[in-house]
Amino acid sequence: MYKLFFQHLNSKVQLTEEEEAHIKTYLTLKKLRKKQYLLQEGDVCKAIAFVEKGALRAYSVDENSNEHIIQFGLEGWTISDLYSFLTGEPATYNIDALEDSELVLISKSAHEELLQTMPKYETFTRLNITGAYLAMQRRLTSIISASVEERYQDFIALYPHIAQRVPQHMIASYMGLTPETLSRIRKRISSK
Amino acid sequence: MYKLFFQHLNSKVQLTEEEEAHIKTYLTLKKLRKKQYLLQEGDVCKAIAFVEKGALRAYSVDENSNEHIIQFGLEGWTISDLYSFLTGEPATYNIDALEDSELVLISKSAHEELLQTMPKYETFTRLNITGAYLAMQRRLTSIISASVEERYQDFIALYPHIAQRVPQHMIASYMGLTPETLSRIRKRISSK
DNA sequence: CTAAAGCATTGATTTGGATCAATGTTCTTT
DNA sequence: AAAGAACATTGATCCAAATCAATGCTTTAG
Repeated sequence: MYKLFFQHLNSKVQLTEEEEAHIKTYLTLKKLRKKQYLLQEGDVCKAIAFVEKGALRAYSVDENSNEHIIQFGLEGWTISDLYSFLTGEPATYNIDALEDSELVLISKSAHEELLQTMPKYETFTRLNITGAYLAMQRRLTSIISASVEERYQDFIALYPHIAQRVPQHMIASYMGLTPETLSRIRKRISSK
Repeated sequence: MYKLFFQHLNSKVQLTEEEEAHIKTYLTLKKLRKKQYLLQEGDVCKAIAFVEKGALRAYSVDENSNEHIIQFGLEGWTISDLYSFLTGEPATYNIDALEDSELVLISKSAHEELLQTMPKYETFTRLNITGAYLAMQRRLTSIISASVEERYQDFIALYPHIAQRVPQHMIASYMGLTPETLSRIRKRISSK
């Protein structure tokens, strides 16, 4: 339990045993069965979730009730509706489990207290959000400037483990495409 | 000079006079004439730029030499190729001035030293990148799920000052559209 | 073990935005 | 103030992806 979480933490800021133990008192565990929600649109996002095991997705639903996947969260990733978490506004995203999953939750108050009292936690948070920012910028750049075919190839190259575990129509959704289009893209690629 | 920069800094983390003075020793000023480059693709991004005055853009150029605007930077915003800045890899973006501009530059070594020695600077950095992350997530969500028409209306509502100062074809580029398409969208909207 | 649900593929058609091209308009620069 | 450059608009055509629809395949639940 918490193993992966602390592995990550330690890879960014070296912690003593005591520090680990101290942080641990702020964390809670949560198991989620496949298809269960971690967060529903309209609710306030009460915690940031670190994925110890399993896979989740964050998605929004538009007026035609099409789902649009904003983010996947596999082992080692963090998932939340950060805007809702930070502001207390109702969430605009849904988050649910694509597989049975185990999460490490950090509540708002835990997060704030750790930020205030543990410089290393703040550093960890800063590095985390920086990584997330860079990943999203890469995604945005490729949406704006690359062809759909390239984008799919890049996705596969960058996240092969996601492509293996997640149904294809969700990858289509993540890319902003219909499942039919992605199917045809794949065909086109494989016939080369 | 540095006025807006410290205003921003102070709005996020309250600084003493001494702290301000200390930080000031790490900063440099730079003026840029319209059309001048702050950064060219291939060079390493040596500094983060805070815009005191003026307007800049970061953009990438694809294989067909189409420009794609990644980000605008107006007064109070920070602009850089963050990936290049942090890793030392060659930049993939170009940054140039849309108007005569005044920048506050923070070099890599200054940034690192301030992070190490001034907790408040780290907090400022964390809050900044968090804000940038949230802004980009909003943009990405709207690209994936909204119609082009909505996206334009949202852009105008969110960044009216940009729309006023920047040529329309650059807004088209920022939205991933051709100038012709944006022109027609505007026509459609105004005829309602 | 079987029915049903979920998923991927393929085809036909439609559509929104790109591209190509021309014209008018508004800034810049001298 | 004039000339040129940069920019915006409009029209015609083309194309990539969406939509609508049907079929087979695979996973899941009872």
